[in-house]
Amino acid sequence: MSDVARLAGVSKMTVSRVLAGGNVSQATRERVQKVIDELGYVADAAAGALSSGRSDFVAVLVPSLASSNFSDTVRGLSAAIAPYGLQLLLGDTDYRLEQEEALVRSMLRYQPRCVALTGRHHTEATRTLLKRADIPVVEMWDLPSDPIDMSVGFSNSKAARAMVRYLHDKGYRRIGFLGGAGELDRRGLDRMRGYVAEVKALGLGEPRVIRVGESPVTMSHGAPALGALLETWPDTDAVMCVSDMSAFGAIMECHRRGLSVPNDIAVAGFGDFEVAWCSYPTITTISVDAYGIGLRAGDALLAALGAIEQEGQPRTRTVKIEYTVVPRDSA
Amino acid sequence: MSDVARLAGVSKMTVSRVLAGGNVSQATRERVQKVIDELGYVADAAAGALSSGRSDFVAVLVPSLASSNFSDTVRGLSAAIAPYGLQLLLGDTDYRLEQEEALVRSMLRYQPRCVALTGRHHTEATRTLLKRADIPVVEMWDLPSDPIDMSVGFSNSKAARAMVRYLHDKGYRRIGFLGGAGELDRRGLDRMRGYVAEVKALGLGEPRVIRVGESPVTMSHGAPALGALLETWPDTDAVMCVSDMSAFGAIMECHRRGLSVPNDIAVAGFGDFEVAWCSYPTITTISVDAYGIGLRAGDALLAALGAIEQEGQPRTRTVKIEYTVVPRDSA
DNA sequence: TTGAAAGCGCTACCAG
DNA sequence: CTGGTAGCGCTTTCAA
Repeated sequence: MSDVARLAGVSKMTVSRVLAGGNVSQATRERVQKVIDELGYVADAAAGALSSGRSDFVAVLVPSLASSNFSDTVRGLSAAIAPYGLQLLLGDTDYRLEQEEALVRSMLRYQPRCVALTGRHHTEATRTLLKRADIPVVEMWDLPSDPIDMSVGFSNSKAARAMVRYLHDKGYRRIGFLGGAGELDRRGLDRMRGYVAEVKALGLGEPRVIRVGESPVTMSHGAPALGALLETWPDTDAVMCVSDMSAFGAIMECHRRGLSVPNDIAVAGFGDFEVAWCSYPTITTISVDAYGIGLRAGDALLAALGAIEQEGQPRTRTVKIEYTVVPRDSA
Repeated sequence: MSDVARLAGVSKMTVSRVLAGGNVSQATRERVQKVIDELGYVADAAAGALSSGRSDFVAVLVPSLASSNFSDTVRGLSAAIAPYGLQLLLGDTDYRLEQEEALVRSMLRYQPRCVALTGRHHTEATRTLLKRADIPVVEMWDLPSDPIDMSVGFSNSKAARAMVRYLHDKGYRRIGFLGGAGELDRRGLDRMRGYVAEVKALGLGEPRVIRVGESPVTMSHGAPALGALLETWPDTDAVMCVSDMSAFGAIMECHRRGLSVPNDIAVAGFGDFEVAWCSYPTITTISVDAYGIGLRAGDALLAALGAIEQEGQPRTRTVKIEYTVVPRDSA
């Protein structure tokens, strides 16, 4: 920056102002910009952050980048913050809370302006770290009863119950559930609990739960899970799956077995992924606006940052995201 | 850090050494660590980077985070660098070179230690910026004839030719290609060119190319593309698709039309995504080790960083990644 | 093994 | 509208 200042015949401060878009006369601005371009000068963001006391980072933690769900949420978040010149600091927790804690710890070293993380379950240390950081925090994809700060999401358990009711309304009475075996996918567990609760509430007999494969469950788990379900409860007339991925795997297994969907057995998914409307038959599912969750989370964070600057503004604490049962051909 | 030093009765330097794992007596180390834990002190990485002159960042640019291809590559890269305490600075270019340029510009402000980006096509400004930054750079998923620095990938065009030969060997003679309409997915275009070249080389008549949907092509484009293909060339006996996603969409459309795959028409994909072995029928495809590309790219970057430290080491410039035709049921 | 001083490259603040 | 000064929180370097 000294070099630029010297060559342009101005002070470092003026160069800094040109870069930040401050009050500089048109003539000076052009002269400085010309030197910057010629030199290919790139300002050091670390020095800027240190000096100004605030970084451009927004820390974002998702369980997996591979899931279209979460990558859509990241895109939404990114779209919300991009106009403000903020940088995403993205971390993939691989569905593990200890990994989340490690990432939070490491990201906090960069003094992010705010943090977005997924779910309502975190280690105690994570909560402490975030509260002590004293920056806006938003939990996504869930509605925590005891939020760290803000939250943008929905009740996965209630959404699953809505699907059971839908199947019940369609006349199905022997409804099974396919989910993952592990404890990692908390939202998947919530969906399973919702299924169990609603099956009991409707008096549909003992819950028929099959848990195959380490969470999160993917396409490949759908086939063996369906097999296990039909072996244990051969008279099952409908099956809801923890996600569209496993629903798809189950449907392909039905093709293989010559079972007609939904005539021989109905199949429902969760998430409204692309596969749900591209597969044959199209998959009945719960639609959740993953991109919208990211967008709203970004808005909440930006509002909180703005509110902090203007002191004592009222802050949105919770944004409920709508979900809907999308009837298609599979159930 | 001053607070920690004062409370522990040592100098700031000693605290810094404890954090960095330097030479500190066991007793002192424990005392300092205790104060750090009590205070919940988190060192400022920006200040550290400024002072030491080097950051912990590895800048990574992919066309899309939603594609399992690229998220696997990111996971591989992440796995390679994690043991060295480096931080991923991740950017999604949305397949647009101008977006890539903007992200490179913005990430370079954080003085990353090295950069990984996707493909061999970049704006001139991107190339200049990266060369001027004078840090290790690796281009992934392609084999540039004029690399910026290093590269880890394969020839998408040759891979596509291999698939045409496979279909030819299986006896198919009227082979079509389904790809995207735009110019954005450069690797998709390379595959299409490879298809055209091999069809001509084998004397299979005029290429049968259908381009539907803005690139990158997804599941939903497969169905209309197959429709267009059969309308234009009704006697087509095999179709290869730019990716497994569109192959899947095409196969589902075959189900809808009552066409048997591969008896009425064979379908091949590209990428060996999960859907390729979970769908019915399973999809013949080209398998590429996406995770391995990330891993090898990370290794190359680390080696380059090491080589820089030890001066004049020979550096790996190009890593060729293997691909194989995986015969399954669809072709 | 520990400490003191200098300074990384930038921006806040105040003067002009 | 522009410039000078101070200092952000750490690490490097050298000395003890």
